[in-house]
Amino acid sequence: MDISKLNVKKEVRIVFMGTPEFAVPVLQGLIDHYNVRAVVTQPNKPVGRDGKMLEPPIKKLADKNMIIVLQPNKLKEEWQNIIEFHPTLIVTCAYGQILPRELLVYPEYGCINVHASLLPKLRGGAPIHHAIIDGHKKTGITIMHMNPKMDQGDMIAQAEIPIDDQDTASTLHNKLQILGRDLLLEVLPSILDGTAPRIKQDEKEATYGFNITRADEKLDFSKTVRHVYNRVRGLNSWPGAYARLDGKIIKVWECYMTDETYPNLVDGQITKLYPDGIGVKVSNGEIVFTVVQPEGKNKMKAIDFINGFQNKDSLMGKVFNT
RNA sequence: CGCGGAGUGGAGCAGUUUGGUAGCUCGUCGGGCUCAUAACCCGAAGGUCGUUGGUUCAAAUCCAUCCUCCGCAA
Repeated sequence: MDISKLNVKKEVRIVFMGTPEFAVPVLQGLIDHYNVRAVVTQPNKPVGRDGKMLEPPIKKLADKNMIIVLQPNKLKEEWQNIIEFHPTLIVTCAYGQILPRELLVYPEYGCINVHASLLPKLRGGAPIHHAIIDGHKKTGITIMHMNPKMDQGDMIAQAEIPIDDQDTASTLHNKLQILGRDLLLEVLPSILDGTAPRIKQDEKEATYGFNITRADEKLDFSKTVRHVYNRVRGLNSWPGAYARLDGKIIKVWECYMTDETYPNLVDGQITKLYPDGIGVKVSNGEIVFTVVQPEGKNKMKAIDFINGFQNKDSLMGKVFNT
């Protein structure tokens, strides 16, 4: 820690806005090095079957550090409460609401966002999932100025990481949240002293990765093995990809590809039972499910799923569909 | 009171409708066969059937209660 940073800590009043687990290391990094005056996060929401009210992870971290937390239902109507903290910098990371113009123009150093993709690729709410589902070989973090349009502001800095073939949305998420924290802390000094660049996004290159819908979770066995494989790992460990067997939902949590081909079988048909899983015919090959979850049940190894059948041969010939 | 599924040896399940000796596929341990194996053969250990109460000569099974887990919907 050098003296210049200590000076910075005195003069910057940061309001942080974020909600999910992804934003936690980012906020922690800010707390460690800067003066975070207030934290804004989404209201507690009823979750699950019991409708329990759950606090966003960011609220827990803020509480632990005794930082004031605001949870406006509609930022559009309650932005004044944030102005009262007189932020000189607003940092957002996966907050979940659009910032009204009044907030965007208020802070002296602006409103900057930590986004989990290499913009202009994968704008939107689920860039990590889509990076894997779409088969990208790399992704990263973009630190950017915010404007009224989602993820379209001028860029300040980027850091990229390769997407490993074994990566899941979960492992990639964990890598990116650390990368996001580190890149933010790295570029903040330049933002505060005015030397940070403003790079326009190339609209022609823009792609989107919107929030995952139910339709995104379906496995399509008429696509390629690579497509199916990417979808399974791109939706692990949340919310999970699924297919149906005998009309019942089976989530597929883990799988691998083989070199086998079965030109005479129907897409989605069970090819054979492996010692570690269930082989399924896909348009141009075969996928072996190794970890599955039938509806109403817990996640289990595919081999356990098979063992539950009194007559394993009855599985042969069955077809996974959607 | 949103809809639904489920709690049975270490794992996944059957058995519950029609109460009457705890079963299947695996795993584990021991032994055998084999150059060898995720193969095969023989044997063994391991379960107060989620909780509490009720009905009954008798409850995994019927009734009530509570707890826990999960899929869907929001």
